[in-house]
Amino acid sequence: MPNRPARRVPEATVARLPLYYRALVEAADAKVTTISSERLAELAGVNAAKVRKDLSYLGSYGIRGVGYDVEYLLRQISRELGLTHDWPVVIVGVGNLGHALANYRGFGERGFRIVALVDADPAKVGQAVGNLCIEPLAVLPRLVREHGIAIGIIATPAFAAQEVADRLVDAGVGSILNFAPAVVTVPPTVSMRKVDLAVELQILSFYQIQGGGPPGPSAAELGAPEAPGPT
Amino acid sequence: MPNRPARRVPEATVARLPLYYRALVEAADAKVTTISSERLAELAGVNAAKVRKDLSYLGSYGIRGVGYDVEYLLRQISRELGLTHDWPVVIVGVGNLGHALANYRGFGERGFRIVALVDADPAKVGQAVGNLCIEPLAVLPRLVREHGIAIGIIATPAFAAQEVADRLVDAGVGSILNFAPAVVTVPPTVSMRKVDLAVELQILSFYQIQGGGPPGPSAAELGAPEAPGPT
DNA sequence: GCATGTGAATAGATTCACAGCG
DNA sequence: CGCTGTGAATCTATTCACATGC
Repeated sequence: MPNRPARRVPEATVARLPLYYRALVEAADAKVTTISSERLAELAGVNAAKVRKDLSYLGSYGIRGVGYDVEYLLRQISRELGLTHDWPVVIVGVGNLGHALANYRGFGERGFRIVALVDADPAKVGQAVGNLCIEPLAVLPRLVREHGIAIGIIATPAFAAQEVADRLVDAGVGSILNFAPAVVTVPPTVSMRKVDLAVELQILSFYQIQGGGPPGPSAAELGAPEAPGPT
Repeated sequence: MPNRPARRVPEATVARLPLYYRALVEAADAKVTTISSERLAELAGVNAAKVRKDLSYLGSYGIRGVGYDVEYLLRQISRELGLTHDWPVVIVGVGNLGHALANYRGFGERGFRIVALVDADPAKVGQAVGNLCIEPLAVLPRLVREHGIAIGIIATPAFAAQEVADRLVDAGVGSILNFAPAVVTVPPTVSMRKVDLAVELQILSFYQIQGGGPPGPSAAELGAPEAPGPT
């Protein structure tokens, strides 16, 4: 244990750690053993100063005059992000989106495994999706307990989202990813992130009208060589 | 035309306009004619000071001592977000996710209409999804021209994302929503937003480990009565 | 009187630029 | 000598608090 993991990692930094993680996995796959903040920045699509600042919140994991050891840094970031754990996930709401999420490869790859599907619609309960069977909302507490589920995904229509969130929280889930286009509130002990597809399009629509894209060096500076080999 | 639309709307504000829009639609549906910044804040899941500051960037659309006229404010925000236009959208990559997005209601509701589906896989070309037929990548320029497409959605695997983005840009698309877990760069004239599902889960995983959620009044203050009527 | 609109204060994030060290 | 790590400077966003005007 070479270095204290620093006091508090800023939110913006946390949101970028997964990008560094992905970039480092690519680098490791390409047999790169050492990487500079500049190269890592290119691969992650940010700038080098940010990379160094961000990594400095985790500890002094680099070697001056050289760069970062890819494998070592990867381990540190994995640990920080909790990717050494396995994270069983439940999806609530198996409509279009829930269905796609259930089949989505790319979760499993990083330790997130969909272990249960839940839907309030009695007509859907019992149906199989992939190798899972849709369960009724009522058994949520048991599912959470038995599988040790800590993360729930809400993929219901908007009107059901708050109720589902409440049930997830009651069942003991500590993190929620909400795809429903609704304001959902949870106790401060629970973390929640929102993904709203219509909101994203509306933001694009705004900039489309205003001409040009959002402010800042949206590409230019980042416009460096893309990651090599197949991902 | 009562008021100059103010100089430059901050990025963070732009990202919240869709929330106000949604909240105002709900209020209008509930026959509310006038709304205070405080109530609007509740419905949108933010705080009142932010609402007032944000709206002030658009102009002085409120009435002191009273609040905002719901219909009027709704029109102003719609105009600002370009929701008075119709936005034809193309989805590139019709796998699990692309398929779900193609069928997703909730886009169409706000003027975003999927008018074309494109996939590089010859085996998929020709297949019908909903009332659309999957087209080959080669015809992208024609599709963009004929439908007046300004927004493209990338739902391909990571390795194809940059190439698809380049083709979208070449074809004349001005905005891109990228679901592929890859760094993609576009010219500064094009706006792009990313949605990465694995990244979201990794962020949640971080906070799950750290105990408690992210800093700030993640709920408490926002924990006000949820929107009433069915959404 | 009361809720907006906004300058001023604060907090947070990004960038700069260079000291420090391998 | 080169690249990290980091204080200081800058920029952006949020929050406060109150003058303003209906």
